[in-house]
Amino acid sequence: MGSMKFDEDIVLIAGPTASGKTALALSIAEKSGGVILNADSMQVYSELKILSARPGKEDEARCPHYLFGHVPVSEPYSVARWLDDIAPLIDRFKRQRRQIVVAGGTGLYFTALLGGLSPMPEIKPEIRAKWRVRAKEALHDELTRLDPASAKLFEPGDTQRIIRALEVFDTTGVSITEWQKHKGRNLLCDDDSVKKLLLLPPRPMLHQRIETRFGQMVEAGAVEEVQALLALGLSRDLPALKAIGVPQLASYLAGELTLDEAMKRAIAATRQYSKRQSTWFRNTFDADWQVIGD
RNA sequence: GCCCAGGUAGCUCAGUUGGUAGAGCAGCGGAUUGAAAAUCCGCGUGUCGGUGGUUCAAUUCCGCCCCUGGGCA
Repeated sequence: MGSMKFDEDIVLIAGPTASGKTALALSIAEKSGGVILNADSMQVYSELKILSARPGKEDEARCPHYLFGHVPVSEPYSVARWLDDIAPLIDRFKRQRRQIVVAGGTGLYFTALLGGLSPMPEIKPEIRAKWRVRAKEALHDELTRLDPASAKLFEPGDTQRIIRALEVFDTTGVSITEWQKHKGRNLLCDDDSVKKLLLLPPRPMLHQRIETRFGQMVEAGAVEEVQALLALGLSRDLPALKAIGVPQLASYLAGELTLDEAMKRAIAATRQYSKRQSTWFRNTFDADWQVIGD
């Protein structure tokens, strides 16, 4: 797998964490003189280098990388912003006839790339804040009152989706379910040649790699990375502060856990994450994706 | 060698006044439309350490044995 060559204009590489996407992307892009575009929601954050397993300097020297570490952790990033960021890049490199390799573990980003994200108006910060302040238990009832159609789709405990539905209805007066009926634009055109690769190594192998890798992250300075992150004094609700490893190592730094226990928990959280990723890929990706089992 | 406390799910433990047992964590399955490494939903059979006895019935009571801590020698 270390030396694969693909002639397609665009190669998509998806897979759970620690499945070998970075190495594969590098080998493909390097051979063709192409570029790598990041499709990972945490590798976009500049201060999250070790814990997000971002490609290093040596990797970046081998071929151009985009959308890595280009966002400060103080900003809440999102799929929509990622789409806005990647669209012009895809445009540009298509025109330059360079091979584009999109690699990452965020299933939703690939779904969005392929047209799965319905366009919706932006929500004003005041309205976002307004619903986030409310008592969580009351939100589902409130949504049932305002927008019963969408309320039926969400579990009462799923406050994140309920808040999103509330803000959309609040700013547009239209149910989010209506907005979702209009599909987004697929950034890959019919005349592009596209290769879709899905890396799915056996679970035990993945678990082994996850454990080993987290140990390496700590050796490489993950604790210091979290320390620096915390020193910024940002809200723990920001997406970057919720990256796997951050809360656990923060507990260690706060003296609430031993380093060993913190590492165990971070490793378990990574395993759980990789399972969620696999579930997404298995059940929402279509047959165009070529599965590589390792 | 003697005394005490334990041995129950992968782990930590609860419990059964005798009617074959349940929590947390882990694990597994699923959902997923601007926080997605997020958020949420579902799934609990395991020689109750072994063996003999009492009993209609033992994981529970009794005997012996094994193992793990701690104490005394």
